[in-house]
Amino acid sequence: MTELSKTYNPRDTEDKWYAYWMQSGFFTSHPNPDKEPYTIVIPPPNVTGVLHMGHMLNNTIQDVLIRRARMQGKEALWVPGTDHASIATEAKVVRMLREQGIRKADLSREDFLAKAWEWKEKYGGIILDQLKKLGASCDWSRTSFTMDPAYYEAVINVFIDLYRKGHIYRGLRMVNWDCEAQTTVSNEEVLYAEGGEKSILYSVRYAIADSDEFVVVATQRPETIMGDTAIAVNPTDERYQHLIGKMALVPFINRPIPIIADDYVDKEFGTGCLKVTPAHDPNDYEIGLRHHLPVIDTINNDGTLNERCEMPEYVGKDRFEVRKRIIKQIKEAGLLVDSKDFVTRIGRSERTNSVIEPKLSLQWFIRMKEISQPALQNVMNDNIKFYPNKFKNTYRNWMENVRDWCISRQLWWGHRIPAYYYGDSENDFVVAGSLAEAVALAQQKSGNGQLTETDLRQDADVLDTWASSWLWPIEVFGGFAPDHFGAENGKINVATNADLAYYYPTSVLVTAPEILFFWVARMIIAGYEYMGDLPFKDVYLTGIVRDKQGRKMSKSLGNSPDPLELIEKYSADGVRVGMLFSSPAGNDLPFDEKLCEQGRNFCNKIWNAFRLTQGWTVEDNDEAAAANDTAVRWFEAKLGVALLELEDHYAKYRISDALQVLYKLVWDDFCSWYLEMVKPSPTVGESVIDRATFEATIGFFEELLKVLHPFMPFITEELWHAIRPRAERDCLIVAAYPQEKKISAAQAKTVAEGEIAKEIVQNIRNLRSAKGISPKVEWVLYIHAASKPLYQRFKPILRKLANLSAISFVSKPMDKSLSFLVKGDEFFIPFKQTVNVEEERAKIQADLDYQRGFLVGVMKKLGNERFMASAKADVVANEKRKKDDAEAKVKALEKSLTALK
RNA sequence: GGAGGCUUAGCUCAGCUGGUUCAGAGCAUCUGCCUUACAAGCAGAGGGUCGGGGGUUCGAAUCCCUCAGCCUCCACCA
Repeated sequence: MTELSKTYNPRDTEDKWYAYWMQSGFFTSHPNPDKEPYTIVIPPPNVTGVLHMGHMLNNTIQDVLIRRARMQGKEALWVPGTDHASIATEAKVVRMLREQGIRKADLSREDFLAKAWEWKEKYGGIILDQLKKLGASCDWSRTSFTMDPAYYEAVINVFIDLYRKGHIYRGLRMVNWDCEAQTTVSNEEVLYAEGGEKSILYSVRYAIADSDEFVVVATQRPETIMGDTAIAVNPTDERYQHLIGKMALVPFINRPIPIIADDYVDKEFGTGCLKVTPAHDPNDYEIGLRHHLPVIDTINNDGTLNERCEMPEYVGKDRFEVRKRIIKQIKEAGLLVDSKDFVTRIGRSERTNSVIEPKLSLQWFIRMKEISQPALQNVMNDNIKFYPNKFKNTYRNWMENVRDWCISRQLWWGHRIPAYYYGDSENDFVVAGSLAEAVALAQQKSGNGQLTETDLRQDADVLDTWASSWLWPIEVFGGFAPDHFGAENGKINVATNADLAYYYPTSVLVTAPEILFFWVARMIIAGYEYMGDLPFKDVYLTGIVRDKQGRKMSKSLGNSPDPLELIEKYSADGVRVGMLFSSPAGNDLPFDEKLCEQGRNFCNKIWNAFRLTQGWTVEDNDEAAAANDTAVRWFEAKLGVALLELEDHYAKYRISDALQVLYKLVWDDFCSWYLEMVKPSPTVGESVIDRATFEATIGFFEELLKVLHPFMPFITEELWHAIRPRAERDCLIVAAYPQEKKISAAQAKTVAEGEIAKEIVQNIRNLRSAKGISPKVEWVLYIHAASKPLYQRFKPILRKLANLSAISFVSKPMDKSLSFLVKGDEFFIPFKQTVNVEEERAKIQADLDYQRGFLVGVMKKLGNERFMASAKADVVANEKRKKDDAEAKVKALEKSLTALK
């Protein structure tokens, strides 16, 4: 063997093994009736996205789960892909075009889409290549995209199906309008500045018709005055009782509007009079519906005022421009009563940062109440489990108050709504899968047999991105292909799709809680609607990756490290381990590069343990084997215990805890204890180890590599091949995962004995440290114990680890020595240097005091009738054991104290 | 306004139905070590009245009430 570097070098290893795995087809999966499927569909990142820390965390967890399942002999499939992300992608393409001096408005829809596709082909999916660096073992041959032709068709077919079932309707709704992007944006895409934004609250006087009276209303948006169709007051407001039913006049245009009473009005706010502008405020719209008010829409899609404002000088002017001018005009007319600074929440578009206008428009909606029922029930009854469970409540709260889902977006990049208009009336449309079909339907609906293709206009809008990604767990398996999609009953014909029948429902979904509603809930809804079954059994919700100051990592803050640089610096395995060190499910992950450093150090630790074993010369030696036997059996038991803990953590998706178990098992139990127990003494010349111990050690190492592999795929695969010659396809990635076994009584005893041995060693090391004696100085240990076998068994280990030249038993306590107590047995080390008697006595006295106090507490409990009566038997038995232990210790300490006199 | 959650060592967090050394882990800190696998390391040590107060109980970090602080989601503030 050539000289091994002192540290693990990931550079060559990572690319080498990733390529080998790919080439060997270890990532690909096909339905296999002999194996249990284990399926994960990736939460598809935006096709334009680049890898950020959230992806790292998320995908590392998925890779851990999928690699473990694969090793457990399951048919493991991790389906990768990307989301077309209509808003984000369109915004990016628009910006790119603008940089080239091209305006979207100057392009036809077809030309724009051509550019968008071109861009997608060139830059899209970079993120998937980045995932490979992380080690993600996805079946890349199944990479899906939400706008693949078949997927596109699936989305359209589902729209048609839902429409025909009556779940989709077209309705007038107040939507968030982005005047700059000229699109509606969902509530989720509207951002509010922290602490609100500064604005001015104007108090404006409205005259009362046919009287000298007037009312004063408070408004932040005087530019909407011309759209007012009422003034509302609280019905219980005594100040305005006499005005209810009268007419007020809109300033300047003098349109009479009624003064109405509505509970919505807050008497305390402003003047208690609310101007009602149904076209430009959601609450006003609601009031308008209640009072049958007309709706006067005075603002164009681009944010300028239109002729309905009845003030020609403002037509075509931007709303903010108008605000300034009309306030001036109001002031000049003496109608301004007051204006004061006011902090309010102003919504801004996530994409363009322009102020969102509430706007009435005809949109497409999915009626949610009915189709979401199974999704609610099956989470509440735990058919689908959330990890952590606390999100169940949040989910219920949302689902019980679910609102209809506005699925139309005024964009081009996406799935175009398959509705065709043939007339000017609101109802002159049909929904169809093709233009030809639309013509036929339109002829039928209109009764006009002369209608042709050129008479039809397809809806210009596309669907909300989530209205495609909610089909992800079904459509990545081609679930909605026309021949599998039974339109009659709306359920998919599983029998004709082997993939779907085998892989669906998937095993677990790993995603961020932020999209619990947008995506997770809707996938569940679609799952029950189309498969009649849940899309996944478990939902693991990760935390949000934050920086050290607790801020969310974001591109705009620039506080997110570049994951690829981290990988470069700390290795993929190091970063994976670092990410998982501190990320319990559902808890935020306060990210610190130190964690990656720790991950890297862990790699080195493993690497060096390997180096140690490589330096050994193996020879047959029964005597040495016998001496090492205790150590081997101890670690074997320890490994068994750890495997049980590991499985328990996995079962509960406590991935961090699972990693912690392995970290400690490897670093402490294997390296610090086991290897130190068995490693040849540092004598001159070769390090010779007996064959039995060597084989056992390599065997342990292999077991450790297996359980570590899901977390650290690269270094473990490298060592798997370095530690023993392997056949061509004998790779760790497909090696059989260790099966956890029950711990036998003998093993439990061995572990307990090991703890005692460790305690003895630690006591001795502590004494050396306290006395300033080098570990190199050999000591002699005398043991005063009732039972000797344990110490006989551990003799070689104790000698080696505590550097003892001899161990003997004595029949009575020794004086003039250092002493300590473990489980009631006494240990003595003759110490030539003057022992500070006072110091020793004080130490023993302190220990004695503690033990006596402890004993008093235990006795109190045991003497308490009510405790004895109500406590469980094992608790009582335990207390008795504690009493015996403490009594023995007290006795021994008392003796030592006397001996010191 | 509605819902949910959190508060345990300097930091990040475990602590399952109240009762084994239950007051823990990792990191950080301190002390001593270039010991032949590893200084990206080894050995050892210190550190918390479990947010405050009250209650239930033989017994509370754990259950209940209350106060304070923090966080998330939903709705929404003319």
